[in-house]
Amino acid sequence: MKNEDEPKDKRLKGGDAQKLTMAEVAKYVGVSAMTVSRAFRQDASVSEETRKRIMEAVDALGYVLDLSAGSLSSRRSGFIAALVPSINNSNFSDTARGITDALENTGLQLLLGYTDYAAEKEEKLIEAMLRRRPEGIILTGGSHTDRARRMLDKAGIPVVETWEIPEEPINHVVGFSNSEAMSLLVRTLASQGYRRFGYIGGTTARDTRGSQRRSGFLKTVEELGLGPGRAISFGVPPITMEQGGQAIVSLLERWPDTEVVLCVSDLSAFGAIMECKRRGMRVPEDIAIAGFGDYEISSICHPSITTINVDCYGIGRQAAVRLLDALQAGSETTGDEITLTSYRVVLRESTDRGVR
Amino acid sequence: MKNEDEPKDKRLKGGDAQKLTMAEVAKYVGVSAMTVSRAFRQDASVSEETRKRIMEAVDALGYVLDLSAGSLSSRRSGFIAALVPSINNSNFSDTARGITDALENTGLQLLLGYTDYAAEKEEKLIEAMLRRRPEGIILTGGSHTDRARRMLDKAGIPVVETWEIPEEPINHVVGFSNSEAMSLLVRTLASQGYRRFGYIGGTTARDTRGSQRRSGFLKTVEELGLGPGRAISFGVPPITMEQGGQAIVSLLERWPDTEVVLCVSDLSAFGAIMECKRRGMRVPEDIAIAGFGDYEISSICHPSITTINVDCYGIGRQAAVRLLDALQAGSETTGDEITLTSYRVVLRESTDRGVR
DNA sequence: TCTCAAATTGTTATCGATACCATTCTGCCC
DNA sequence: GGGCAGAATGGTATCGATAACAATTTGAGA
Repeated sequence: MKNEDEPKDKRLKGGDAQKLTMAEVAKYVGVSAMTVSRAFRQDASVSEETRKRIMEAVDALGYVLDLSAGSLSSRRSGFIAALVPSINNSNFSDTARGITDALENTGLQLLLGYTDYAAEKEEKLIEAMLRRRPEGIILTGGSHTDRARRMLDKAGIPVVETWEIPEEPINHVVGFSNSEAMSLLVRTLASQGYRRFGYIGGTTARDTRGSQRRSGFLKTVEELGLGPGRAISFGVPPITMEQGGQAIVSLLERWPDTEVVLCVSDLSAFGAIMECKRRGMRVPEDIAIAGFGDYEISSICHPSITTINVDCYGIGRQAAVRLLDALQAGSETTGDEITLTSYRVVLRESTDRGVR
Repeated sequence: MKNEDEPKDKRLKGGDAQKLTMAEVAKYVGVSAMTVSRAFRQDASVSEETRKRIMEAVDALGYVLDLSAGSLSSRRSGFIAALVPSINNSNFSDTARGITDALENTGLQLLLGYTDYAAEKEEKLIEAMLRRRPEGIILTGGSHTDRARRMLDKAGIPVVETWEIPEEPINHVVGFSNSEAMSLLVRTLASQGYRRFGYIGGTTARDTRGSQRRSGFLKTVEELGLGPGRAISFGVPPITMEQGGQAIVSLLERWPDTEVVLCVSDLSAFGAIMECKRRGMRVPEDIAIAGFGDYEISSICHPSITTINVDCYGIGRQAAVRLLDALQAGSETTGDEITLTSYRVVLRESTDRGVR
C-alpha cells in the first residue's frame, strides 16, 4: 500500500485522465473489482471497513462509476424516457419536474425529449429513446404513429400516457378528459348567465388536447341550446399570446355580440385580454374571457383570468409513480387502470360581471 | 432464407420480446453481425444492396439498435449533458431548446438536469451525468463547488459555462456580463431623466446572475451620482410574480419617492406592475418599472415592460456549437475563448413618461 | 488473361462493469 | 472440538455492440 494519495497534481486539463477503471481502484485498495462494484451499491454485502477504504480510494483517485458499462451487464439502463410536446410551456415543464422529483433517489435518470406537437417527431424520438433501453417511458397524449405503437409494444416496457384519456390506451394512463374539463367551464359560465359563447384555439391537427377542448366546447354549447359555438382556429399549436390577441380580433369581427370567449390556454387568453384592452374594450364588462391551464400569470394579471386548474406537476409525479410501481411489480402486470387527475374551474375577474 | 417475415403476430404485450440482438438480425439476413452494425452507420462501407436487405430485416423483426452496448465498445457515449437552474423558467428552457436544436442530426443526445439554483445539487448532478460519460457538458454560470470543479477537470471533456462570464472559467464560455447589462439599463433610463432608482431581486446567495445584476445596478447608480441605490431583497431565487408584487410594496413603503424600479427579471417586474395597478398607482405615470430577460409576456402585457433582451436560445445554440467544435478538434484544444452573446435594452411603455 | 487497388465482408478481441457461483473466513452452538 | 450457517470476498463468463485487422470479392487497366 504505497502512499501515492497525491498523484502529483499535474494540471492535466482534458487529456490522459479518465482511463481510470474499477479494476485500478481495486488494485489500489488491494481487493477485487467485484468488491469495488459491491461497495457502490447499498444492498451488497461488503464489510463496512472495506467499503470505507474503497470509498477513500475512489475519492483520492477521482474515480467516477461508469454506468454505461454497468447497465450492459446488469441489463438495467437506469433510464426513464419522457416525451412532452414542448419544454417551453410551463404546464409541461411542471410535468417534467414532477417526473424528475418522483425519480429522485430511485437511481433512475430522466431522458427528456420534446416532440413539438408532431407525431412524426415523436416517432423519431421514441426510437432514439428506445435505443438507450429505458426501463419505462412516459408520453404525452394518446396519438401516436403506427410504427411508434409497434416499437413501444415490442419494447416490452411499461408505458404511461398522460394529459388525456386515449381511446385506445397502450398501457397505463394518468390524465383527465380535456373535453369534459372544457365542458365544465362552459356549464359553469352558462350558469352565471352567459349565453353567446366564442372559442379560440389553434388549428387542430397537431394538438390533440386542444382539439378535445374544442370539441368539448362545441358539444356543450349545443347541448345547452346556445346555438352553434363560435369557434376560431388560429395558428399552429401551441398558439402564442400574440396569436391569442389576433384571434379574438377575428372572432369579434365575425360575431360582434359575443359575450364570453374561452381560449385553449391561458397564454392565448392573456393575449386576447391585452388586445381587447388595447382596443379600448373593458374585460369583463364588454367581453368576458377565460383560459385553460391556470398558468402563474393568470392569478397575477389584471384582470385575473378565469381558467381550469390542472394538476400538471401531479400528472408527472403520478405517472412516474405508476411507472415505478409497474417496474417493481415486474411482469405480473398490475392491470392497465386509468389514473384520473383532478382539475377544477377557477373563477376570476375576467368573467366576473357580478350578478347577471 | 426461410419465409418467416410474419412472426405469427402473437400480441406479446410486454414480455419475452426484446431479446432481439444484432447477431440474430445478422443470422436472419445471412451476414455477420459486423455487417449489420455497419449498415446502421452512414460512413461505413456496406453495399447498398446488403444495407437494404438488412434494413428490411430490421423492420420485419422490429429490431432497435442498442446504444448502451455500442457506446461501451466505441468509447463514445453519444451524450451531451446540460444543467440549467430551472426548467420552468422560459429563459432557460429556451436555452435548452437551443442546445437540443443544435444537436439535431449530430447523433448526440441531450441529458438535461436542473440544479434548482443550488451548487450542491449541481455537484450531485454533475457526478450523475459523468457516470454516463458524456462527451461534453454545458453548465449555467461559473459558480461551482470545489469537488465539482475537480470532477470536471478529471473528466477531460469540454465544458461550456453559459449565461455569465465567470471570473475563473473552466474551459469555454458563452455568455454576457449581467452586471454590465443591468448597468446599461440604468444609464439608459438615467439619460431619460430618471433619478431615484430602486431595485428588486431575490436573496443573492444562490442566484449568481441575479447578484451580478444587483451589483451592476448599485455600482452604476453610484457612479452616476444618484446616491445609494435602493435595493430590496425578497424571497429565494427564482422570485415569482407574486413575490415581485410583495417586494415593490416593501420598497415603496421604505422609499416612497422612488421614480423607477428595476427588477431582476420580467416575471417579478410583471408582478410588481400588477400589484401597483391593484393599489391604484399608474405605471409609468406614478412609478416606472423595468424587468430583465424579455419574456414573451413583456411585449404583450399592458403596459408593456421595458427590459433587457437576452439571446437565450442563441446562448444554448452557440454553447452546443462550441462543444461540437471542440469535439471535432479533439485534443488540439482550440483555446478557451469567451463567446459574448448579445443583449439590448428594449424600451416600452412601463418606463415611458414621455419627454421629461 | 493477369495484377493490384478498392470495396465489401468476416473473425476475434475488447470495452468496463456485474451475475453467478465458488471459496474463504468468522464465530456460534451442541 | 467438530460442524455449519452466514458473511465477506474472489474468479470467470458475459452483456451487445464495435475496433482492428484479415480475408475475400470486384473491377479496371495493362
